[in-house]
Amino acid sequence: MNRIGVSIRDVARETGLSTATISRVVNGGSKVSEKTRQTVLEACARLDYLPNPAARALSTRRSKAVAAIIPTIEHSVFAKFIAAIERTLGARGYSLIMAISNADEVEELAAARKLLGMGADALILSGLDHSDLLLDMLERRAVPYVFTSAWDARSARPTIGYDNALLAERALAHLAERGHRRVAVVHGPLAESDRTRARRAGAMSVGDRFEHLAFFEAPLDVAGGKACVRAALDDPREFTAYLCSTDVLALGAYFACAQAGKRIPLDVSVMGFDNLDWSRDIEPPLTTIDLPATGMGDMVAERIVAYLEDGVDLRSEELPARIIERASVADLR
Amino acid sequence: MNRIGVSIRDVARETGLSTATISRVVNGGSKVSEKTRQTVLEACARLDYLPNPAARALSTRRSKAVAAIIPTIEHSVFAKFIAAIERTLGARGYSLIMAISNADEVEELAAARKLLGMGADALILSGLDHSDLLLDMLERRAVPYVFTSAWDARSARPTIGYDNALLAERALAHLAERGHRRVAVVHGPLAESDRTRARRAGAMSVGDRFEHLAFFEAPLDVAGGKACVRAALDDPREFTAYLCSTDVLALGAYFACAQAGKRIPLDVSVMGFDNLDWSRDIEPPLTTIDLPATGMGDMVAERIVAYLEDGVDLRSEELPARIIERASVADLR
DNA sequence: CTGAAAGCGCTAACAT
DNA sequence: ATGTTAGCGCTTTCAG
Repeated sequence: MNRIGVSIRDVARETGLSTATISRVVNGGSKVSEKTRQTVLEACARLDYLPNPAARALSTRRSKAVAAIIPTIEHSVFAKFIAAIERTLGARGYSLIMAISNADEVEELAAARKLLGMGADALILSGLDHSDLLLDMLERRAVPYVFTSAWDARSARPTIGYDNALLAERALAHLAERGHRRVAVVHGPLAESDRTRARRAGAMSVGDRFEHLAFFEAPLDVAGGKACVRAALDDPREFTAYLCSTDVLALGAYFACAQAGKRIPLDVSVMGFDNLDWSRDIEPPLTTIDLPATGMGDMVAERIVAYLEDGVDLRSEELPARIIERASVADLR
Repeated sequence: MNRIGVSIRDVARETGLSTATISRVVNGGSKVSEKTRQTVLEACARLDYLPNPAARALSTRRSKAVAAIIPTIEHSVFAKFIAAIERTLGARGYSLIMAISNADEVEELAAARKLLGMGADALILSGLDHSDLLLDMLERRAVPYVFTSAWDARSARPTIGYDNALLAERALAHLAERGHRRVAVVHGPLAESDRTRARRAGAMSVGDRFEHLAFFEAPLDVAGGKACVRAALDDPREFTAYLCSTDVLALGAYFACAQAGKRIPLDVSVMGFDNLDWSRDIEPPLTTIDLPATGMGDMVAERIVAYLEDGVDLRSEELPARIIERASVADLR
């Protein structure tokens, strides 16, 4: 019974029909005369009947819930991603069960266990690197899943996202083309994110285009970026540009510059990654890379539902991300 | 059956015990000899048995999932709130099902329907104002629920949060005490949030302490705050302080001032609401009101679980919120 | 301490 | 087009 105690049987009794017929109409059923359909719908409304999801799930082996595990929700990009997933899933009649892993493989595994234990029909994971136990579990239980926020053509697993290494490479190229020869890359904790590692690796691969290409690891927040850049501002290598692997870090860079009396982009250039809402509104507007957080969420949700409903194979997909040129990078040529 | 097809019956067969006994040990059961308990646990591990949540829910009428509907996840305060709920719920063996209402009563109602239709055991709502249909539904279905982000001693319903009106009043008092006589209150869309309305009402109630107390409504983002304050900067009333109902708006105010060449706090003072992470790191550090987003999430989750597990009545609770004095407000005395 | 058995509410063959 | 019926996997009396 549902909370107010009305079950499909009550509706059947009320209408003088069988439970099977009720079930048919409630499920957008086929093969029901328009007349009975109306009768049933009316009775459902009158009795305020709500199908019991557990019973339905038990019978169909489908919960219509998909689970997502993200490293954090307190970062705009993930918040947008999750919001998009929720919205698209909802439009398809699915719900989202969410868990936060704090970028920790062990927590991620525990979360996956819990979510699957809640009956999730599929799993959305962030990034490419996951504990073997998790991967084993997914295989053994044959759970549909997709990796996100990254794209790897060579992966045998479905990855929907962008090529972090390539993007970092492009960002650096953007700087190089504008005459920057000494640049500092400021990024978050490498241990916590394969996407950060990929960006760093991508940046490193084009190191030969620069006189100096330095890497700094900072806590992934405004304070982290600020402290890191403030220190780097005194570096004898005299960087002309700071590539921040996240807009939040870039905001920290802005405040570090303000404090040190350095003008952007006159004295130093700053470039971000994410294209957060405010990046266009700060002074000067930030040149950054637009990551398709919302589009990615929509696509992931769509693909998972397509798989669940129609068996459409889950496969990798690269999403477009492009540089948004604004005023924070000087042209030194 | 769960995904890999092992059910409680398989474990029973494997151990030569009955399903009842398996159920007992799996559920931290009582009345099982230590020996059988071990046998069972072993068999469970060996077979990789995971209880089917739907079957369990059908039998117990409990899903161990609680639902939360928030207006947006793309605002730090809500992100923190949700993160805390998820964490605390998880620690108690519960899961979070989330939906986003976009601050729309109709969407909220639809979301509630969906989440309850997914079998949520309880509902967490944001704010005090909700559609009558929603309220009716909660009553009729006897769904446990709590309103959050606000606290209202007079409400008959459980509200866990803070007194938004009082907080705005205090913020204004803070400004008044420092000699500000002409202040502008910049807030988000009134139509979307009863908390915004409460803050405005609270501010209005102490209008007589000021020579000018003006109210401006802006879109709730950096761009909104920036545009609004930029215009207000030219107001003939020459406000000496801007009280922003959100730190995000305050950040916009900072950029508006930067653009207009106004120095904070020398030329104008700015005060926020939220105490977001970066408010301490911006230049100058922002005076704001610390809202207990995380503590609120923890408490809400705890209380709901306490109700679900032990029947502890849900009741209202006021959480402490205090002014964080930093450098963005000048003392004019 | 353990087992048998009756559901929980719904869906999906299979009949009619 | 509609009805009958057998489960789905688990919990929970009630016996023993």
